[in-house]
Amino acid sequence: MGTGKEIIMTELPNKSEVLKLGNQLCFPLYACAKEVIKIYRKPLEKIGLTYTQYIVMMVLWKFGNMSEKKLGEKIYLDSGTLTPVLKKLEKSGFVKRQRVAEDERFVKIILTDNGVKLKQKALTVPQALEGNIYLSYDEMTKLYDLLNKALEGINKRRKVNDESNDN
Amino acid sequence: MGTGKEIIMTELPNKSEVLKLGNQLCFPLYACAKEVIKIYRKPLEKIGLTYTQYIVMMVLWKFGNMSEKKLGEKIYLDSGTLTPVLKKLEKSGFVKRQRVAEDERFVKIILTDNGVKLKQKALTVPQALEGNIYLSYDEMTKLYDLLNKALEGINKRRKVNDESNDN
DNA sequence: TATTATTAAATTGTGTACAACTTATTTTTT
DNA sequence: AAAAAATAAGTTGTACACAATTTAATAATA
Repeated sequence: MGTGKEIIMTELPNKSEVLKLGNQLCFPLYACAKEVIKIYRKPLEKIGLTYTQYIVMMVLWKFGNMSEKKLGEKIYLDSGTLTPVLKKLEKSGFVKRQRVAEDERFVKIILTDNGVKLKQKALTVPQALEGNIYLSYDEMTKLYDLLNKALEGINKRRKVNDESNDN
Repeated sequence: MGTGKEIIMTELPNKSEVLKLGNQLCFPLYACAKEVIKIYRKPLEKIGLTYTQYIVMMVLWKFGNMSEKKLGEKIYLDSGTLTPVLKKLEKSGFVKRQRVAEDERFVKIILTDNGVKLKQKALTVPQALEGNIYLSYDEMTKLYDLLNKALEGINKRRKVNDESNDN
């Protein structure tokens, strides 16, 4: 919590130690995520996006149009959060929301021309990180891998058929 | 986003590469923090806390009573978020909020007897992580260190006189 | 085929999270 | 000491985040 950064182990950790460390991990994870989002806020505001909207747009730019359901699986958000976010993106003119004819339960999220164009403008957003990241490239890579491994673990039971069936 | 986990570098990364990786880092950080908080939700509910309230209580248990200001610095929250959280903790009977006589601007947050007792009950909370963490102890340590280093970097300009002057 | 179960979105209610602003109190300047 | 600046909480408004429920459509089954 805040300080007490050094952890030194000379013996094999038992289950209790592991859980304790896991618990200690929660705070910097929570705080770090929050602070990074804060860094992004201003540059994103300039191009008319919130952080969550930015995440949505990044997925659409990378993987193309998809259903709200699929989108939610990719970014770990349920319809309770996603529906209002998508409605705002629609109001901003970056996406269209369209019921799927073959199965009216699904809503397909479609990038508009403006939504596609926004990708270029968004290229400048990561510059906000400059002067705020004090990790080396190797450290960033390591952090990236560890976070993804942790995420994978959390989703062991959550079957996300990742690339397949593009609803 | 979601996949594309492998990053392989054979040459020295330029600034653009670093920013790009930094940007890629944002999503797993955001998603991982969210998922971990989700894991904690149920066990915390049993002892009558939300995640943010748990963070507050952990700081108070570890460092003792302190002003709202000090608390906010430690957990990266401003009064806009913290004041309502603390009012709820007060209503739940875990803390008292008391103006400081010497400087009426400050509010001191004080653990009640029930607030102190809650620490014992909270010991079972980390067990929620069992079966959800798929990182080795070494990996967790590494992740912990990297997150704290990143946090330190973000706060280079944010002077938190961490342990000192206990307001 | 009629009934039941499942599913994707949408809705509702609670709880953060934060920028911008207000209020009350203390410090600093003049 | 009076005026101005600074500071800690509190307030307001917007935007998630999520559990629980509802609605509408499709699939499964008796």
